[in-house]
Amino acid sequence: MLSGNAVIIHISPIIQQGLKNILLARNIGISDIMNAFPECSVLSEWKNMLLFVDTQYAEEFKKHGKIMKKNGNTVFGIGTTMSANQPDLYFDEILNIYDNADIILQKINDYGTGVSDYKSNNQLSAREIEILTKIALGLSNKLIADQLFLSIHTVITHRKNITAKLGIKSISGLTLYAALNNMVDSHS
Amino acid sequence: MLSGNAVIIHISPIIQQGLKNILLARNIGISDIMNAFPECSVLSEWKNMLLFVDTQYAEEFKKHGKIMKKNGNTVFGIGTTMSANQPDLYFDEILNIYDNADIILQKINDYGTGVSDYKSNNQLSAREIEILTKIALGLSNKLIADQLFLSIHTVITHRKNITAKLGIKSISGLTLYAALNNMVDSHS
DNA sequence: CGTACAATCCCAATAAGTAGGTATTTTCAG
DNA sequence: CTGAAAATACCTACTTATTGGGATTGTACG
Repeated sequence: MLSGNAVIIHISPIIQQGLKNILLARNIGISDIMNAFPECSVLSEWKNMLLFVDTQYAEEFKKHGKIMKKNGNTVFGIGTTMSANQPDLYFDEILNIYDNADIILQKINDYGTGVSDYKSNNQLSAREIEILTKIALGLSNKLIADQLFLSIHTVITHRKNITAKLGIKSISGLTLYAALNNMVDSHS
Repeated sequence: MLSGNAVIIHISPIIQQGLKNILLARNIGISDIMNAFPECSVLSEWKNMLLFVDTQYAEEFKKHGKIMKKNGNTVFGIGTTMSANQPDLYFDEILNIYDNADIILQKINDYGTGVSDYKSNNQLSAREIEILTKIALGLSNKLIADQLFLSIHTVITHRKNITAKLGIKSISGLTLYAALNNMVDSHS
């Protein structure tokens, strides 16, 4: 299930796509990806959205900041330097492209209260990771139980705990999460 | 392991994923994504590969550059500043993250003469691909039907055809297929 | 010693997907 | 124009997943 709406405003196609992948891995839906600021009429329509904006757009942002922060929107700046950028008047939080995925998602979670209940994957136990990899490989609960010599109930319980910890409900979301976190070898 | 002939060596997960998406869209397979330089023994095994390396790794690169350029490999530096980085002793070409996708792919094409399409041409229809992307996003048949103004039966029928054509039964398998073929896209 | 948590097991109800079909309309290349 | 493929819609029976409760061990930590 998609559990949120995000807009990416960044001129770099690499960062657009990279952020897209990371957000999609968490099943955070992306409403739009744009290279520059849209018209105010568009801005004012966003409600309860996650906005990801290049920190270098600070000047443009001054003109639109108030509108963007209206209606429950959360604005994340995307920094491209190693230097520690701090949240400021314009941005609720700064995402640095050198942050690892866990940190990025944690920052999003801190502000995206309506988005999901994210917890970093280091809170997954070894057994849960083991289960998750098998889910991502398309095995049914029954097969996982057989392979690990567990009852199917145990597998289901692990699964419930995994979805609770990650905030990812769908099989495809878990699969993407596992793939993007190198938990599963993918062969095309 | 992803199959293909490109390797991404970059600490930023956003850039890793973003470049991955752009390369996959170009049918360039990705063999590996890593955060730091591997052992020389690994480096020396690469042949006719496209290597994408953070320009900030220049120091490490000095030690490994010769090996990396051996065996027909092409080395692209990934720059993160607006300043115009030029190809140099270490890098055959500099990709700037602010380059648009066309320029990035043109630069790659100029050097990636040995690149071959790794992706099998899928025999899926446009509609089936549309359905598949939504499956990979974790949408239920019901939601897919609603979004595309179809009945749930039609979605199920498409789904059956997709699984028949690809020989992939599980949701996670379809998700990985969609991800590896760059079909996973933001919902609009 | 008590708390937290991982790992294990169980049940029942509901939701969702799969596996067999059949069948009409639309689109498009020959 | 015609046939093939695609897209659409429907059905039943069946399997699997999800949800929301329980519960019991064992172990690590202060």
